[in-house]
Amino acid sequence: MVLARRSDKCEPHSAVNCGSCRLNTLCLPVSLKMDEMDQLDQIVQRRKPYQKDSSVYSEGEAFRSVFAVRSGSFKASCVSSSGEEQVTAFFMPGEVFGVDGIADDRYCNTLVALETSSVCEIPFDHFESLGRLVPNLQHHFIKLMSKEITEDQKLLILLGKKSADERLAAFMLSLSSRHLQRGLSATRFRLPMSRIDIGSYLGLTVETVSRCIGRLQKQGVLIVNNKEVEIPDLGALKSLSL
Amino acid sequence: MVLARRSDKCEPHSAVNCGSCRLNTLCLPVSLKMDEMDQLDQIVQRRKPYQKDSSVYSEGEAFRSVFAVRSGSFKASCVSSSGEEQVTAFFMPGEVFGVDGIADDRYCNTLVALETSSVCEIPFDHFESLGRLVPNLQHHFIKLMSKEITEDQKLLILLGKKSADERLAAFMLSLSSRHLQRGLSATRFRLPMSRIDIGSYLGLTVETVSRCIGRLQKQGVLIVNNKEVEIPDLGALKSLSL
DNA sequence: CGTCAGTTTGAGCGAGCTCAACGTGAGTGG
DNA sequence: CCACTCACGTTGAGCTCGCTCAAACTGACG
Repeated sequence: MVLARRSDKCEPHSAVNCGSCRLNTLCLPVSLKMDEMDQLDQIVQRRKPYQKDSSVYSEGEAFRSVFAVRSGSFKASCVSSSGEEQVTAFFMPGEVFGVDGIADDRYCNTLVALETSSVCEIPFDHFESLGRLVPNLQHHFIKLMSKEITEDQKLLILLGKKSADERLAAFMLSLSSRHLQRGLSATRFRLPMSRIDIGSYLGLTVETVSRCIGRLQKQGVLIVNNKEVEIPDLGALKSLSL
Repeated sequence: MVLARRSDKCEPHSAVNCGSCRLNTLCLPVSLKMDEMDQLDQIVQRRKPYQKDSSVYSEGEAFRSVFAVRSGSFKASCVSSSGEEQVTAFFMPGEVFGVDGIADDRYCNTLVALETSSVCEIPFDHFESLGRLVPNLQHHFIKLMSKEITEDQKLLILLGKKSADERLAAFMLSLSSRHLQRGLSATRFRLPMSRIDIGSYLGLTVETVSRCIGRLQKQGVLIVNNKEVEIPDLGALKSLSL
């Protein structure tokens, strides 16, 4: 299905509305009816892509919108009062970021594209009004926030209790399952982020990340070539992640 | 002001409705109008207190309600797949817990009273319908969830980047500011949780927690006697927490 | 072909863990 | 009222995992 372009997008064949978007079973439109999706479409702004290392918003900036990843990937990070960067999340297509900004009307993370990436911007005031009219949408948005909370809590356990190898194994599994959700291979994918970012996210140094990868590779549960990852035995990796 | 009792509560002089509750500037009713508060009151269930160590709900149980702490305190914890308990949060009066259950319709934490404590239970389906009628309420609920996300992220930085002493200092400061919010002393309070719980929450062993307390005490930024804490110099503690 | 950021590898060190012993205080039963 | 218990908390000694620092390697890009 080829649809007329409506804005300044660049991705060939990408959807111009939620109804035809490949990601609409993952993203905000989950379980919306056709007419409800159309209403959502009215307020969604499809923006031109972000280049690698460019930021969607910065920590402290006034909150205005939440964003859904259309293509590419992003990292969320904040700087601690002592000045070091902590990566708090990675976002892949179909996932939503920006909700951290709602609490006190300013974003508390900086969101940076890890590669050329595009998003759908959803101005929050419009979205909130629409939520009142479309209970389904409201409900799923709340679910989505709740999901972010449970994800963060998983990460808390990871950082609080697990060894470096376990952290890395869990990280790879998380990426794997998110690829699977999008209908891609769960056992072969590309890491869009640097080892530094992985380290920051997992509370480890770059060197440790590198050594862990080496160790897991020797154990035969991971084949890593630069940014390319293959998981020969998902079960083995799962048992390592505890 | 003494009001007639409506249910099986036990706390003397405690509020029987949101309008007269001391905590209504912290809790869900923030910025609701009188009539809106009354509507909220209709669905709030004030339950009899929980004894120390009794649980409000357990990990995996079907989600039904969110809860506001009326008095006492609670800890949230989950067990990792390897079987160890990780404490993910503490909840004090005026704070709301249970939102983690929304994501997949079951709670992913176990909530246990740290002392004799009481809650207001808010059945979620009623609450969600009410939210549609009272945009203020909806908005503040979403804010509250967003706040939980930002809190979790602070904890992530703590666990990912900070030393044991910094973690403990930050923990004490968090308790201090939450006391202050309730109009209590920011510099003298009681720890309702055990050292084991503190350790689990901060990703440290009991021994390390104990040694850190000792160290901070020697430095004169903390005076701890069993469960009683005094902070002689908030500024000094802040600079230690980085 | 040089440069430079990102990554890997090596060697040594130290913060926090483990294990073990001891102290403390709230409850319990004689 | 005291002795006993038992969970909780503190203290000490040694070890280990992951950090730090330093050097070599890789690959993308001018």
